[in-house]
Amino acid sequence: MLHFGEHIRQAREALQEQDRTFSLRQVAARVGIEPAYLSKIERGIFQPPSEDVIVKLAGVLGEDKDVLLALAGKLSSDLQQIIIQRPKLFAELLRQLREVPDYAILRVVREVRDGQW
Amino acid sequence: MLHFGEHIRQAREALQEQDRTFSLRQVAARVGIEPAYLSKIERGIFQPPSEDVIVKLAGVLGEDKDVLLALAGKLSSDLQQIIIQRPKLFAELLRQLREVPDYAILRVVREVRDGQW
DNA sequence: ATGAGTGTGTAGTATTAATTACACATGCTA
DNA sequence: TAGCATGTGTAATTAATACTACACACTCAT
Repeated sequence: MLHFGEHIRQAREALQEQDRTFSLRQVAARVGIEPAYLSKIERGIFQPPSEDVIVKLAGVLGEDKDVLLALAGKLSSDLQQIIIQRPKLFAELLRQLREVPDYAILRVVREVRDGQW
Repeated sequence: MLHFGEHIRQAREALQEQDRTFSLRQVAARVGIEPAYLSKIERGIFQPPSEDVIVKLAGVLGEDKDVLLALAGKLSSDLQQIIIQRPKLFAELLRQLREVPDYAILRVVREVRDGQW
């Protein structure tokens, strides 16, 4: 798997091919960081940035923020809060789901969404 | 709800009544921190300590580490890793479970544990 | 009444995370 | 060919986080 910076660079360059405003400098400006900083992030010279910056990047690049945060080794603080509200419950659930295959978890997601409770 | 420090103090003092070795100083020694530091944590003068220290405290005091971390506003990094492995899947699941009552989540826990998959 | 153990005040430090500022060389484009 | 935009190198700074060190006053058992 690509590391965070490589992923950002690929996403940005893909967009840049269609729309010149996705230059490193302009994206950095929209996100509110220095171009030199983004440059080093994309090349993996610097650590991935803060959650806040990652979320803005996701917005600008049209990427999924949870996936981007995960590539950075981070977990969005709103998800953290959900667990922290009921730590015992969610800790047990998550440790249990650790080895459960995707399709089985998706089934739970659907059941909950369709409100069979 | 009590804040982190108050909770620690209550737990420690309860143990101290039965066993004098649960003095602030001795607990601090077992955990590997300075007594003055623990003192300030218990009184809420300092922020809750690092995850590492909280986990050791939980061990020494016989408390649930996830609950203690939650009181500190933190989420254990092993739980974070579980989510980060499959961010889209777990992000959706958690946001969906946000408003689901405890008993319904417990049902899922049991179903998974009993292996009806 | 002294020595060991108790909790706490003041002050300062170490480490890491997260970034900025500025200058430079290259390339497009009007 | 002048000007503007591009990406990048070097160096430094800011801002939290997570503590330590040491001294002091009090209590309690011997």
